[in-house]
Amino acid sequence: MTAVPTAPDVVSPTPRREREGDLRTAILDAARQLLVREGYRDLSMRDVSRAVGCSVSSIYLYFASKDALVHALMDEGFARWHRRMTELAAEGAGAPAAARLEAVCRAYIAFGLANPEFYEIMYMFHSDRMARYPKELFRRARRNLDLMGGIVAECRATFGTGGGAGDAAAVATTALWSALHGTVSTIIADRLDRRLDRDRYVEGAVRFALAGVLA
Amino acid sequence: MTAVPTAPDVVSPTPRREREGDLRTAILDAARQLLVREGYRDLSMRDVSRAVGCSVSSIYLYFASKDALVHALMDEGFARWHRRMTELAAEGAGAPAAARLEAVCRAYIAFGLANPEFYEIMYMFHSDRMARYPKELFRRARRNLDLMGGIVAECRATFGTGGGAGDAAAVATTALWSALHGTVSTIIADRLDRRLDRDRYVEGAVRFALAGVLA
Amino acid sequence: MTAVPTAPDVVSPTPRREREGDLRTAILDAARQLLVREGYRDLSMRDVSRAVGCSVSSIYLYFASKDALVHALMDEGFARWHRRMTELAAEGAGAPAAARLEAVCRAYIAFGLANPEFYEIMYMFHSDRMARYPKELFRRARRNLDLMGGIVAECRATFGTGGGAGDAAAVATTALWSALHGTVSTIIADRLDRRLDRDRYVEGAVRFALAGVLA
Amino acid sequence: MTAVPTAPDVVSPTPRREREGDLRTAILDAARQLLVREGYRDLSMRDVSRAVGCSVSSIYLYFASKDALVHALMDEGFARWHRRMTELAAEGAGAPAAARLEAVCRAYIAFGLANPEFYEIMYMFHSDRMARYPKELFRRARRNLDLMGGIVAECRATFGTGGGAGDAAAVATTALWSALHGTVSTIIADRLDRRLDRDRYVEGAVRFALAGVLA
DNA sequence: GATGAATGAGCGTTCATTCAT
DNA sequence: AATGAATGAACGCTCATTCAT
Repeated sequence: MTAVPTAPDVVSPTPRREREGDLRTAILDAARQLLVREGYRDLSMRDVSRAVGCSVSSIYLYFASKDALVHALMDEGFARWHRRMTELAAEGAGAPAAARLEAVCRAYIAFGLANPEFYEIMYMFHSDRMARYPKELFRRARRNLDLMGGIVAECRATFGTGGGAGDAAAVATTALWSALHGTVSTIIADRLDRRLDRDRYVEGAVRFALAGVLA
Repeated sequence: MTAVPTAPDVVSPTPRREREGDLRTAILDAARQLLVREGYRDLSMRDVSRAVGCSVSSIYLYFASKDALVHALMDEGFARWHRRMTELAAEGAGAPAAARLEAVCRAYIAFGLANPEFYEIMYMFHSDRMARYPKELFRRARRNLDLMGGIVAECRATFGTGGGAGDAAAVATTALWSALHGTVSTIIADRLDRRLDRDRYVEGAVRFALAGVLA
Repeated sequence: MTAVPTAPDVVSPTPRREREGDLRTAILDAARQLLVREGYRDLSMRDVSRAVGCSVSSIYLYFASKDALVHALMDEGFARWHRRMTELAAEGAGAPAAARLEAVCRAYIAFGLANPEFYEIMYMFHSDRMARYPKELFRRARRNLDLMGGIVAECRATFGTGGGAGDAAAVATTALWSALHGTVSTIIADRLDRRLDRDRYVEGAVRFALAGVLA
Repeated sequence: MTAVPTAPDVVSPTPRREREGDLRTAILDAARQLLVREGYRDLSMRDVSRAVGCSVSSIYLYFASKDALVHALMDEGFARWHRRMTELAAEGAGAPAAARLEAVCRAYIAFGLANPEFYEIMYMFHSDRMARYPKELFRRARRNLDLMGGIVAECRATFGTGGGAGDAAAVATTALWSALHGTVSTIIADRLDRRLDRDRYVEGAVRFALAGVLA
């Protein structure tokens, strides 16, 4: 024991804070914020309920399990990124492929950095460490990648790099995504050399990626 | 996410007395395998002891804490990669910078794929989810990156891309590393599209990376 | 010192469902008995849960920590003694100071012997072996002592022993309390010479104490 | 984990500090100091061995168990106090009984305050909380009390208080000892009101005790 | 729709003790 | 005489989950 800043002696009931909107949404919001702060394992249902101001068991009214809650969060993340890509496509309609590709690259990194909580659960979890991730969600993730693949293919067609084996475009797309992912995850995981300016680094990474695709 | 029921006994409990070699090594081996399968938070000292076939408290004979055990693992990983880079430097002495760069890129990916346990420990952990990683280890990690940076600088000098701001070379190096890291982590995290051939993808990623540096 | 094999099941596990009344009270009851039998350090939450017939985690539903549980016990003890003193004051209203002092002395010893569990918790713990005892409780303990001090002062005034330094009354009160405490703790700790009759000893101690105050 | 001041990563062998004299004594010395700092339960063989600079198992060469070690400490304590009383008897030879009684009272309190570690293990342990305390030791403790009893009897004879039942002297002696014990243990357990001066309190307690005996 | 009470399994860690050398 | 390696049991505490109301 030995003189420790004592915690409150009594286990007092959490003062049910007033909550706006429906509970399901409030839970998702709280969980999202906590998830990035704590990581999957350190996120506890207790924490979520405390943040929301409801009982722990109420969470189970909306989500069958902690895993299900996290899956819902991933789902939301993929949907958001999909929405962003759709916007992008609308904005860039008519522009040259290379310009659209650059826009997508920038947007991808920006999305990741602006939503680290989503990014981490979308892309940085070990897939075999989660309970069977619903197929449907995987399909949604892949759909996003395919959108990017379309632009890459256009670029390659434009620049005459279209040759090579049948899956050359797919390989290029995945290589591009990997590079972007490497960039985002390096920053999010806080592994970027402190001596480097973040914006300059992002700029460099984008140019690096574009060069890779167009080579 | 709560140990999805995969093959449950890849690390089967060594039956107590049949353990060859010293316990410390056995612990490190078991911990390394478990760490990558379970992640930091899900790795438990009990799991390790079970896998090794010793008591929990025996682990504390060799490692002061769970953190210390993981740090030892990271340490070993960085040392291995450093050794590999040193070999590479010896082999490539006299060769043109571009060739040496390509060799390093291939070696990096190969190392990651051959030692996924180490790789994940070294590069895929959230640094802030772990106790302060000892400075000395950070230095060792940076030293490895700097070796890569030297070659990048040579390449840029050779190809006349040496201009730009003072940290242009550092940015390029980090961008390169991020791309390689993205490639390795995509495969390790099992997020590579199954329709893609892994070797072709790696080949593409290497070319992609080189193009980025030399552009 | 490692649970010397006495009768092992004085606190026999209440068979789960037969527990009468609320769990919080049951926990306090069990803890009180165990605490005096085992001492603070040897009291374990597991022991308590076993004695109560509930799970360990259930205890944490009512008490935030082991310290909190012990504090609640102390609190209860001081409150009980305070109640007793208040009764005493009511009963003795109008009686001469010396008579009231004697009554308090007898009551103190009687309280200690009748509630050894409480007594030990209240007065025989090493305060620095416990987490900071909440100030409020300390105040309550002091308040009890001050009640005794009031009567001592009256006695001294009556008998003309009121001289001496400003804190003479406080010193006398504490000396009195120490003597009473020594008496109670000697018996409770089972250190009273077996050849002595307990009641005669208590009688002697009371006269001893009164003589000390009135001298 | 979350950013904690990391303990050393490696379990380094304790640098076997040079030790003077024989190991048994060194162990006793270390244990005595630690015992009062930590209390019985928090005293660990590991701690002792570390303080002494020997291996844990070496302690078992000299003491069969942790209990045996503590018993040896108690033994030493009673012997010391016995020695002190013998000295006192020699010094006071020929002096009046009351003077010798006062000297013993003062010496008792002084001994307790000067050797809190001994005092606590001698008198403040719960006897049923220790493994069977060797009878021989109990006899030694009683012998000390009897020495005090002799002086009390002389006093009572001198002052004509010798009447009463056959065990009146024994009762008086125990009451006296209880009062002294109450005084010492109050101070040692750090329960003395901070507003009181310690020396004045001790003085008051001594006078209180003498008055009790002589009444 | 929402809750409070309850639980079993598990966590990282410490400890007294044993035993072969 | 002394040690290092090893262990089983225990500790305080947290967690996801269930269920009666």
